Amino acid sequence: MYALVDGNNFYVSCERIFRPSLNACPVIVLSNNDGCAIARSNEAKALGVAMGAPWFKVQHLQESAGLVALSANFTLYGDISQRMMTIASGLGPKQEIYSIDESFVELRGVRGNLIQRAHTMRERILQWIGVPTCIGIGATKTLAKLANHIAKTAERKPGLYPMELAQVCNLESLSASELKDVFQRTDVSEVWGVGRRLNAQLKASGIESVWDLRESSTSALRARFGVVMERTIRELQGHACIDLEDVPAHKKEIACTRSFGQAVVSLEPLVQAVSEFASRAAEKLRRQHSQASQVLVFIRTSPFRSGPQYSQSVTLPLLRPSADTSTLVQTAVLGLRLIYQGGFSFAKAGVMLMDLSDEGVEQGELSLEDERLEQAKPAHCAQLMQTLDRLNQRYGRGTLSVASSGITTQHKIWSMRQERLTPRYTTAWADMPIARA
DNA sequence: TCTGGGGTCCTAGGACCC
DNA sequence: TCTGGGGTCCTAGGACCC
Repeated sequence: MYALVDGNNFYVSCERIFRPSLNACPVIVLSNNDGCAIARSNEAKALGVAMGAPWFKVQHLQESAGLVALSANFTLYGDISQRMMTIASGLGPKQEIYSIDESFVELRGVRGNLIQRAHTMRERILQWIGVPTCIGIGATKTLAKLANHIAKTAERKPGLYPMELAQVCNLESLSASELKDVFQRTDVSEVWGVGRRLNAQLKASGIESVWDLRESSTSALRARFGVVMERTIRELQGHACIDLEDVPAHKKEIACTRSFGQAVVSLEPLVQAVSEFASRAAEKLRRQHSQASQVLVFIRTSPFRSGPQYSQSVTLPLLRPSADTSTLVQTAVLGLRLIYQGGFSFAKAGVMLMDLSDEGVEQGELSLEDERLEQAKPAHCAQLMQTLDRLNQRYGRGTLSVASSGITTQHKIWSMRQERLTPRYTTAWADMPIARA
């Protein structure tokens, strides 16, 4: 048995803690550069503001409907999330923090009335933190997610589900006929793992509701859609196939990417941006005590704008795994120089660290020549990085950074090895649509 | 004028090997 | 002219999540 505890309209709820006057207003929180809506209050949803809606398309609702738009404050949301998660963990023996606003809690061995306990937990989070939540309970994680959706929707759209399922919904407490009724009223697209594409294909095969999917032939759907779909159906039937991950796994890749507030038309600001991205990614890398073996850098124009399009990336292998900011920044900037072409208006860039391994794990032998170059590197690099992280943590991001243009030992290594720095692979595409929920 | 920023997993197909 | 079969590894691309 699992519970899913989920903050309602999380970013909006966080903002409302400090601005209670926003409580009955339609409110949205906007992404970086105030680009698009990434959280919506129920009132904003009722106005028809879609998830990911570009601000300039819904801006008119400011005047006509009193829509309030706020710039995101991710540091604040992260802090509130931590407090919420700590309280939610009291619901059962194990917790998996699934996203900034959701956690699964295993309920094995929990005695008493689960619905009552869940209601108590909701009230506690509301009182202590100020964030409204909904809790779904089911035999599997997929069912707990679904129960959570029902708990939210019963509250937001009265009449669709029995009112007693609002805020807390335990599917295990329903009779077979009640369960069938609830599943028949729920669109198949609400199932965890059914996205836009699968939804369309399922609908085309006559599978409309959660009930339809649950009653489908597992083998036939596996043959057509693969093993992920099979797991989803089994989970809907109450057979747990997806375990709780209470120990967060190390990231397998670490990225830092941004859209620019204004189009960038020259190399220099891109160098600045890419240096910053690589440096932030390096901090994340060290936080999980990993090293990267490859650095990917990409730049692209905006697919939403007319005019010449350009999108290019390059992946550069490192001499050996590294978590050193100067190494990573210089490699990223080198990659940028390899793929940069003038004459375009760039809208976005990013750096990804890939092929990660645990800190301190040596991989393979270096050639004599490489060994000689490696020895030129100062031994205090790791210490330097620790100090860098501590200072930035204490005095704020960007207090201290590594200049990408400085001539350092590592830079000399790259220069000497330039002829061996051919990009291993590059990808290019044109007019790729932005994936959106 | 203005359209987010992260991640994961699975599969197909090519390269290569014996 | 005839040209196997099976295994592994790697990568790109598609689909999903919040």
